[in-house]
Amino acid sequence: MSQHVSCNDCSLSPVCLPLAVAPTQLDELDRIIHRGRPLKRGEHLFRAADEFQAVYAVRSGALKTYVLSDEGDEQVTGFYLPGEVLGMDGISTAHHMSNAKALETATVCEIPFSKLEMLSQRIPSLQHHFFSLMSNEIRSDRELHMLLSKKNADDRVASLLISMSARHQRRGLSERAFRLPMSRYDIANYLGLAVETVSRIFTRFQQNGWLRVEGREVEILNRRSLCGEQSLEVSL
Amino acid sequence: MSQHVSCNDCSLSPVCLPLAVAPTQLDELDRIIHRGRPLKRGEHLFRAADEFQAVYAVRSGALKTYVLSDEGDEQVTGFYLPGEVLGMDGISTAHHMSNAKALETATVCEIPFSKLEMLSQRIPSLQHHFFSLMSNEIRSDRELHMLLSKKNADDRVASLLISMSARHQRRGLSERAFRLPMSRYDIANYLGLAVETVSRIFTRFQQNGWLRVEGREVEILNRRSLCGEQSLEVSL
DNA sequence: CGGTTCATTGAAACCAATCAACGGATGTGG
DNA sequence: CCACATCCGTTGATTGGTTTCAATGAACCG
Repeated sequence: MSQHVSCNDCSLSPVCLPLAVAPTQLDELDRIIHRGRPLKRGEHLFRAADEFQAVYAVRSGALKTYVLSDEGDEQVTGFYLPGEVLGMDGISTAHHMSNAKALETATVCEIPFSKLEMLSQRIPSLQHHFFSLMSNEIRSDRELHMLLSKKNADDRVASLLISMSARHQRRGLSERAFRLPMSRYDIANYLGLAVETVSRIFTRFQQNGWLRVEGREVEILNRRSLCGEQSLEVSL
Repeated sequence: MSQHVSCNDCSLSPVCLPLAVAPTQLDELDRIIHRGRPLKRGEHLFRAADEFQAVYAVRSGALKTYVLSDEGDEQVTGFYLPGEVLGMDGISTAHHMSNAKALETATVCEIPFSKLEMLSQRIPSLQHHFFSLMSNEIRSDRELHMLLSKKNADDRVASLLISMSARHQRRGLSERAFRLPMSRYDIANYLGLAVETVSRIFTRFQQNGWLRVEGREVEILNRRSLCGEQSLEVSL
C-alpha cells in the first residue's frame, strides 16, 4: 500500500468524485476508497470476466480499456486520464466486460461498488453524480458514434487531439502542448483506422502548420484549423 | 391522457422497469409514472436542448434517437423497442443531448427523473437497476464501437438484424420473422453506411438464402450464417 | 393524382487499407 | 556492454470496399 493520501489532500478533487460530495461528508467517501499500489506500464487493472467489485478513479498516469472480439482482435474502447472514472460497464453483469491496462505507470483509487451504492443511498448528490458520470460516458460514446460513422480519417484524428487537449485543460494543464500517453497503434485502433493512416495524418497536420509532433509530444499550433477539420470544412 | 394501465397490468413488466422492484413496492413506482398520449409517426418525444426532466420507457411502437452535427447532418444513435428505456443521456447536463422521434405510432411511459432519484434512495434494487441500465447502454455502445471501427458493411448489417431478432425474442415474439420499424436510411445512418450499400447487402443476403426481405418485413432463414458474417468468417 | 419519400440497381471515383520496406528506439540476455 | 529481437513510427505503391452519382420504379400521402 502506498502513501495514504486522502481526497482532502488530492489535487484532483475538484475534477474527481469529491466534487459531488459536501466537505462535511467527504471522509465518508474517503473511508471506502482504497488506494492501490502503482501499476506498471502494460499491467492490467482488471480484465474482462473478472468479477466486478469496484470502479476506479485515475490518480496519475493513464490507462486504456479494450475488448477482445471473438476472433481475438483488440478494440480499444477508451483512454482514461487523471480524475476520470473507469470500470462502470460491469455493473449490470457482475463481471467486467472490458480490460483495463496501464499505458504508463499509473495509480488509481479503487471504489468498491457495493459500498458506493450504499453510500449513494444516503448522499443524494453522490447518487446523482454517478448517474451523471454514466450519462456522460453515454454521451461521449454517441459523439464517437458520429465520428466513426460520418467523419473521415482527418476529422477523427483532429477530434482525438482536441479531446485530449480539453481534458488536459480541465486539470489545469496546458491545452496547447502535452504528451499523448498512447501509441499510434492505440490511436488507430480506437479511431477505427490503420496505423499508417494515423501516422500520415500527423505528418500532414504538421506540414499544414497546424501541429508540431515529436513522437508522442504534440503541440497544437492552430486549434481553429483542427476544429474546422473535425466539423466544418472551412478553416483559416 | 390514454387509458390508465398500471405496471401491474402491463405485459411488458417482466422486461421493463418493474423487474427491479418488489411487487409490494410496485405501486410506489407506478404512482410516479405518467402514461402519455400516443405519438404519431414522425412526432418527437423530446428534442436536444429540451430541459431534461424524465426518462421514458417504450410501451408500444418504436422510436429512434439522433443527434445533429454542427453541419446539421443527422446521426441516428439508437433504436428503442417496447420495454426499453431512453433519454438517459441528459442526466448530466439538465438538458437532453439527443432527439427522440417516433418511427411509428408509439406510446411511452414518462418517468420523472427527480422523483425516480428520490425513489431510488429508498429502493436499493431500483437504484441498482438504473445503474445497470446505464451500464448496459455503455456496453452496447462499446460493441457498436467495435462494429463501426473493425467490421465491414456485411457484418454491420448482419449484426443489426441479429440484435433486432434478440430484442424481439426478449419480449416473447418470434426471433425469426419480424418487421423492421426503421427505414433503410435510418439503418444506413446508424451503421455508418450509405443507403445503397444497405440495400445491396439485403439483396445479397437474400440471394445467399440467409434472409427473406420484403420491404421492412424480414425473416431470418439462416441465423448461423448471419452470425458468422458478423463474427467468424466461417459460415458453411 | 401529382409530389414526395423510400428502395433498388448499375457504373465510376475515391478514400483508406493493405502490402512492403526501412530506421530508430527499447529491452534483454549472453 | 554489445548483439539481437521486438516494438514503434514513418513513408511509398497498390488494391479494394464503399461512396457517390445517376436513373428508375413502387409506395405513400395530402
